[in-house]
Parts: sequence; C-alpha cells; structure tokens
Amino acid sequence: MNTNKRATIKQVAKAAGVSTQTVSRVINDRPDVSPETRGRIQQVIVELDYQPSALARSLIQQRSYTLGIVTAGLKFTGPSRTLNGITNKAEELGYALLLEQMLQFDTDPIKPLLQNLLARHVDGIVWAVPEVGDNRRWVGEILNDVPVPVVFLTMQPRPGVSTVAVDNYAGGRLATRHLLEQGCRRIGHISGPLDWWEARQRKQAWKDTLQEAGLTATDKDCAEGNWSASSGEAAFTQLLESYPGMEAVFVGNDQMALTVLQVAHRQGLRVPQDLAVIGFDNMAESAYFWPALSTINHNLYELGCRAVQETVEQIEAVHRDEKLELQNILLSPELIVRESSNIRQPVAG
Amino acid sequence: MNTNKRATIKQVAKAAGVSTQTVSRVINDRPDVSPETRGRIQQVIVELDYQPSALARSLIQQRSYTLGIVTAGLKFTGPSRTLNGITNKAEELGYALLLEQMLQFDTDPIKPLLQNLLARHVDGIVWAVPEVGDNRRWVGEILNDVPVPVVFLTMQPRPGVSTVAVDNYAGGRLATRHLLEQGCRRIGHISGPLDWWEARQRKQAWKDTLQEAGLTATDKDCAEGNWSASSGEAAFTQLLESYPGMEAVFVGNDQMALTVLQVAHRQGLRVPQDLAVIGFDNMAESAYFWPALSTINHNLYELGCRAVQETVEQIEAVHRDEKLELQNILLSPELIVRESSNIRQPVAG
DNA sequence: ATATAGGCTGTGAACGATAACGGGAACGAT
DNA sequence: ATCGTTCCCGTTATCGTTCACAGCCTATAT
Repeated sequence: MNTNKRATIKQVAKAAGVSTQTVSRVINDRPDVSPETRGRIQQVIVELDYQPSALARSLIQQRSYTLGIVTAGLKFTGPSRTLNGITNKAEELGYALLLEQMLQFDTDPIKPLLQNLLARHVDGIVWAVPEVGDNRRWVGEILNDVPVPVVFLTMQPRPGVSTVAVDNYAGGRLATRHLLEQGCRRIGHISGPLDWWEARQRKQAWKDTLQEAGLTATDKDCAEGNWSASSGEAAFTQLLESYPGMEAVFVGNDQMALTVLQVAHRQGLRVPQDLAVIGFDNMAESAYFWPALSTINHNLYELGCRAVQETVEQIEAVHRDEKLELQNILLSPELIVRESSNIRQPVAG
Repeated sequence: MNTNKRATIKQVAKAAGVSTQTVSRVINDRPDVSPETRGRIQQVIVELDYQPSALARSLIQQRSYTLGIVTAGLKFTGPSRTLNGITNKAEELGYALLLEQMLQFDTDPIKPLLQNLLARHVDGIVWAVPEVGDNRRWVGEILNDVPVPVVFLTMQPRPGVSTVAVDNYAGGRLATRHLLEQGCRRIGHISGPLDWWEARQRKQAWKDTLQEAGLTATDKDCAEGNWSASSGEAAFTQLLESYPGMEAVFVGNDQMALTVLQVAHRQGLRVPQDLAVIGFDNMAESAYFWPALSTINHNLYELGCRAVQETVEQIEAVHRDEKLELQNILLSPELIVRESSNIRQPVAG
C-alpha cells in the first residue's frame, strides 16, 4: 500500500503549465485543444498516473453512473444467478454497482436502505428482492418520493411500476401439462411458502391446469415447504398420506425435489414408474440427481440483465426529459425433460 | 418517481434562517448550537426530508465509508456464500459496497478494475477472487501503487499481504484420515482444476496423509475435474479404470461427488460398502443426496465477515496513522460424516 | 484598414458538504 | 473599567471536477 494520495487535476495542470480547464478538455476528449498542448498533457497524465475522480464528477454533473442494487437471500442459488447477470450487464453499460442486502424478506425497514443509496446519488435502483408477504406495501407510499427510476424484480406486475419477472404461472402450467401428457392423472404438488408470490403462481398454475383437464386439485393434494431441501421431507411425507395413489408430483423447486427423490427411494417407490417427479429452477446439479430431475428452466441471468437494461434506459430517458414508459416484462421459462418424469419415451441424446 | 431533486444543506439553512455551518453542526450532533436553534433546524430537516449527501462528504473528508469488492464466479455457490458474509458485516460496520465481478478468473486485466474502484474513492478493497493460475502475479507489481488497504481472500498466505482463507490442506487431511479410519486403504482422489490453489492444497493433503500412513498415492490414483458436476463423470470413469480395487474416493467438491454417487449407482457399486465417498464444501443439498454425502464443511460466510473486518481495521489504523499489521488468517474446516462414508458405525442422531 | 470568424486558453462560479478560524454577546472575576 | 471565558453562530477556504463565459491571437473576408 502506498499512502501517497492520488494525483489531482490541479497537479496535472501545474505540471503541464496549463489551466485545469484545459486538462479537463483533454481527459474528456473535447476539441479546442492544440495538438501540442494535448500531447504534453497526456504525457503528464501518464507520468503522474492521474485518474479523474468519479466522485467529484458525480457531484458537478449530478450523475454518478452508479446503480443501487437491493438483493436478499444471497445464500440461495437464485439471487446470486440474478446478481451475476446484473453485474455483467452493468459493467457492459458502464455503470458501477452499490450493493445492499435485506436480511429479512418481508420485515426489514425500507427507508434506511433507500436513503443510503440516495445519499450516494445512485442514478437508478434495481430492487432484486422477491415479493413476499406484504413487502411491497411501500411501493404505493414511498415510491413517489424516490427521485430516480426503480425497477422491481420478481414482483407481480402492477400498473405504474416497472417490473421484470419470470412467468412462474406459465412454468407451472408447463410442468403440470407435461405430467398429464405422461399419462398421469393423480398429480400432487409441493409448493414453496405461500406468502411468496412465486410459490402462489406455481401452485395456481398446477390447480388451473388440472381443472382444465377435468381433474380436481384440492388443498389436500398439496403440501407446503419453505424452498429448502430439508423442508421437502415433511411436506412429501405428509403428501404421501393425504394423497393416496398419487402418480406424480410437481415440486415447487429443485431443492425440495431432491429430497422427494431421496425419500421416495427410501420408501421403495421407483421414480418415474411409481411416481413421476418434476422440479422447478433447473439448478446446476439437478441433471446429476438420481434419477436425473426433470424441471422448469428459467434464465435468472437474463432476468438480471434485463433489469439493468431497463433501469439504464429509464435513466437516460429522464436525462433526455422524455416521459417514462413503464413496462412489465415477463420472461418465459422452458420445460426440461429428464429421467424423473420420463415414463413413455426415451430421452433424446 | 418524483423528479424534484433532493433538498440540500443550503435550502435547509435558508428555511431555518441560519448558516449552512450551523445546519452541519446539527446533523453531525456537534455542540455549540442553542437548543432552540437546534430544534428549529431539526424540524426543517424533517419537513424538507433532507438527507446529507454522502458524495459531498466523501469529497471533503477524504473518506467514503465504502469498500470495493471484487468477486468472480458468482454463479457458483461458494462466492455468493462469501458475498453474503461480506454484505452483512459491511452493513454492520456502516460501510457501503461497490461490487465488481471478474469474468475470467485468471486472464481479466486488473488495472481497469482497480482504477474504477479508486476513482470512486473506496476506503479499502476486498479481493474475493480465488487464486488461479498466475492471477496473483500483479500483487508484487501493482499493489504497491494502491493507496488503500487490500485484503485477499482464498489466496496462499504471502508475507507483506493481508489474506483470509480456508485451510484447504487441513480439510483434505481431515477427509483422507477419516477414510483411513473407516478401514479403507486404496483411496483415490478427484481433484478440482490444478491451476487452482485450493485444488492443489486438497490434493497435496490427500497425498501426504496417505504417505504418512505408509500408503502410496500416485498421479494414477487421481483424476482432475473442473469443479462442475458434469466434469465429475469423466474424471470418475477414468479413475475407475486407472485405479482398480479402489475402496474409497475423496472428491474435491460436493458437485463432483454428486456425480460420483450417480455413476457409482449406475455401475452397481454400493456406497459406502463398495466405495466410500467424501466430498468438500458442504453445499446445502449434500445432506439430501443418496446416500447422504459426507463432506468437509467450511464457513464461507465467516470468511466474508473476517475479510471485511480485517479491511476496516486496516482502514482505521491508517486513519490513526498507525502502522499496519498484515495478517494471514486461516479458518479451520470441519469433518461432517454422513452415510456415504460411514462403513463401520451408525451415524449419531 | 476594418470586420468577422475560428482556434485555443484561462477565469470564476458551482456541485454539497466540512474544516478552520473569527467574532459578537453575556457573564463573572480582577 | 478591563479582562478573560464561554456560548453561539457566521465567514472563508477547500475537496476535485465541470460549466458558462470571456478573451486573446491569427487568418480570412470585405
């Protein structure tokens, strides 16, 4: 570590024998500087290893080229896949990221988080926290006071708010219809925690799809987990009792599905012959479960990219004094068939 | 969104009929303000919803209360567990985080990353990128020019540099000794990519432990994967051929171990009776593999916490003009025995 | 010779805050 | 009456940069 401070524009100006304004013109690639002067200044810049201060720039230009990211549940695989997309897209567009994490999904106070970001003059905010309970209550109240664009991830589309989300309902339909096409009729469901919007969407899709097929789907054919592998055990055990003769189960995520596979194996149920299983999320390992897990793939990386892109577009619209067009973007998930649900035909490849 | 800009200290001063200095004294809880004046100003602050600009403060105080975090491989489970610890500890200590991601572990240029962070006046940097290939070459060259403390994660301890890492060598010994204690003698290893420092440490521990027990461990008893579940298949298949009679295998991480379990199952090998398996990392799902996977647990969350703590301590030492004490911190991993390696006695609980 | 334009450079203010200092009023002590 | 304190508040400079404007010099047009 070198405790010498970094060079400033003044030092460069002095060393080159010009005013700071001229140096500023050079580092911003503006005209009105003679070639000789420009060359001399560039040389001094290299010698002093000068780098303009983004802080001072932000202050005078009223623009920081920084986005605030609010995330939650980084220990889960989903949020970090999203964050991965966010960081890459932000770097591509030349924005830096200020990262904050909510410890609780639904009870953490919102104001201090927002004020922290605004105090640092972020140009826009990506709210990458899933909708849980009434943790969107503040949107109506506080959002009007926020002076920069905010884009919400994984939230039920609302008018007047910009959202980007995976179409969980469509994913739930894909999964359920696939099980129907495999010839299953008695199809159970293990949901995520039902105060999560995503969990409700997946469950509703399961219910609707079965009813459209003339089948019933009652709450006794469904159990609730909390997304974790460990919670899958209790949920599945309960479901085995409350839904005798169950031929297939659509599990709310791959972690819980992993546990279902393990418990089924212990109980002597063959997958997929005795019980077809499909998960949701397509986590990296699910192709190597035993048997390989069918699942619904959604592109969380792209989710992050789209969110950043949308935020930056809004920022630039504001700077051009245009009116904002708030969109509700829905990304389509896709079905991935592997062994755990493949009763009829062999998997290609 | 409200396009009105945020209130400034000047507006507060004007509305309260005082100078900006007096307002500054109030928001910084300093004495030398009469109770009446203080009250009046506080009221105005609430009315205007005033919040001091952290940007302007950083500029004048030459201190931003912001850390730069450089991460890599967010799509893997390890880095995000670490990041989780980093965000929580930073929030606790009152620091904001500027996040950057390296796309490649070993080839991305370092300078622009650093300059980006320094241009934004971070007070310190946490380099949360694993040591791969010669991606630490720059430490000797560039580090001397960096004007703020840098703490490196997951790096081979070096004098003159601050590091925090998990003791992978100790973990590898724990795993190998455990297999020996289970009565296994012919113990193979599937390593991570050997340009990773962590992979080399784990492999070396396996080798040393076997040799101390009077056994041999040659390169033919070992195969190399790339950490991913899919890479485990080729590595394990190769190892089955090159190491006939193998009784146990220590796999470099849980993802690859998952694949080993699957392939063993397909080949009719019973785990642990025919082949004992132990992984490394203790990912959240490994307790629900079939059979439940023995593994080495390390606390990446704490790794992140310690790194932030160390960085902040160094920052404060610099501000007190003290000399820096650079430490090399090693965290001890622990053995977790589950079914996949448990030949002799039943698991407790 | 004068006006006009264009190329190049510098000056002062501003962004939003704090540091350092100065100074008036009120008070008791000498 | 003078001095020194203490309390309270304001003025000026500063952090590192850019913006708006002014000014000088040279070259070309009238």
